[in-house]
Amino acid sequence: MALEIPEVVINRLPIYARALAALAEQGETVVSSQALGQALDVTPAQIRKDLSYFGRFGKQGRGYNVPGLLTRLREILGLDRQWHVCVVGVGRLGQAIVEYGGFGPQGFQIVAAFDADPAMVGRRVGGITVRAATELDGFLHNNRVDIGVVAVPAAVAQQVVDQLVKAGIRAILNYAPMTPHVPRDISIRHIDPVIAMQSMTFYIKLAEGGGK
Amino acid sequence: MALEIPEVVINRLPIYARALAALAEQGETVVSSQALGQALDVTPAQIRKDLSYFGRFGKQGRGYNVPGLLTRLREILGLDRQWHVCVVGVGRLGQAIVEYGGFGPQGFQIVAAFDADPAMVGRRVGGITVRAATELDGFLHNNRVDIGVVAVPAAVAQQVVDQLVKAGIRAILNYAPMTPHVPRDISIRHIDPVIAMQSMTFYIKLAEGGGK
DNA sequence: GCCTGTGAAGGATTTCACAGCC
DNA sequence: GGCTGTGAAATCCTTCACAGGC
Repeated sequence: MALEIPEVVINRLPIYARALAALAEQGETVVSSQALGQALDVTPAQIRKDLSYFGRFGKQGRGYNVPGLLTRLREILGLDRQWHVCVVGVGRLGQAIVEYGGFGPQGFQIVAAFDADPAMVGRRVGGITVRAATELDGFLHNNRVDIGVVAVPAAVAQQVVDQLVKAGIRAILNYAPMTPHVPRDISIRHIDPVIAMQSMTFYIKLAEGGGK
Repeated sequence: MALEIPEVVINRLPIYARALAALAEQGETVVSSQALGQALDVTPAQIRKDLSYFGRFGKQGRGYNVPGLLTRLREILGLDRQWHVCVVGVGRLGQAIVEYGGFGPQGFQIVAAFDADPAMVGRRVGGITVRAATELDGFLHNNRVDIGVVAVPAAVAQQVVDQLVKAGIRAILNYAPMTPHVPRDISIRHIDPVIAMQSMTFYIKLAEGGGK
């Protein structure tokens, strides 16, 4: 039943949840699909349709109860629990990820970090001790880890992904500049600022006058 | 004419270009839509259709010339030139961005960085000197800057975006955890690992057995 | 009067399937 | 035989528009 919800819809829910959290912080108790849509540059109909996949959360004539809808969205997305994350690759990028303070408050706890470089192993980064890449399999089998963050060079990203998948990880956040293969039942998202910029340049060019 | 090309298509071109660059590096001179699709988990038909918006680059019976198609894609996307980027916000995240070595080799040159914190101003980060946020307008008017990278707290991201847009920036890479408003003729892409994780948790939950 | 929830319509994107060429 | 380029079909997603409830 929940299986036929379009992935685009799921991808928008965290955005809605974030906006609702901001409204809740400002003390707003009620919001219409119109108002929420205005804040997010999304049509009100889209918000209503998206939410309708999960139930009837609004009140005609009034709109949605802000804390109520926020709670429901967090339940739907599973944001009401703690998730265990491991980071593979503790180079410059991996270090920045481990030290970034934005995951913990959102329920994503970094429980381990791995690196193949012996010089990194044993160092403490952002409060955790870097483990050897060889310990990855063992760790994953002995500890619950929900999401693997891949921050290794492109050349070894596929083998790291394979290792994570084989160990039973169901979700991967990929920072490596390549597109790894994953089985269809594994979620993967890509964080790639260069790729993002490379599509914007097309439009800058276009605006500059189509040609050169 | 180029105006009706779907944005989804444009967003895929950098992925194709990256895969072609990898093939070229391995010395491959020819690739079929089938082989490229296999490497990228994309259907061959989609690749052919996407490319057909821009011309006829392949040869029946053989496929596409790897360096030739790569060159054409780079031209189409504007990756054959240098782009000037400025970074606003040089906190932890902004520093990591400025120090990240992955932009330069792809033609994205970071030409300036700004921060509102007087303690940051004047420091050198990744080879450039941090400027005061108050200098942003002046700098943008006296120098060509193509892309603005926003790495400030959510609370001030909208005003930074407004400032960039008013100064004539046409493309924004947003790292702030909120959705800023931009006029329709401005490109914006969001880099948000938390949001990415928050949609994957839905599917992890689902796989664990729907309920919980 | 205002706003939700939702079938139905419309639009966009993907996939099919095949003619044409190497 | 293999593969592209592409209309047509199929699918997916968004928007419309309105009945129904507050």
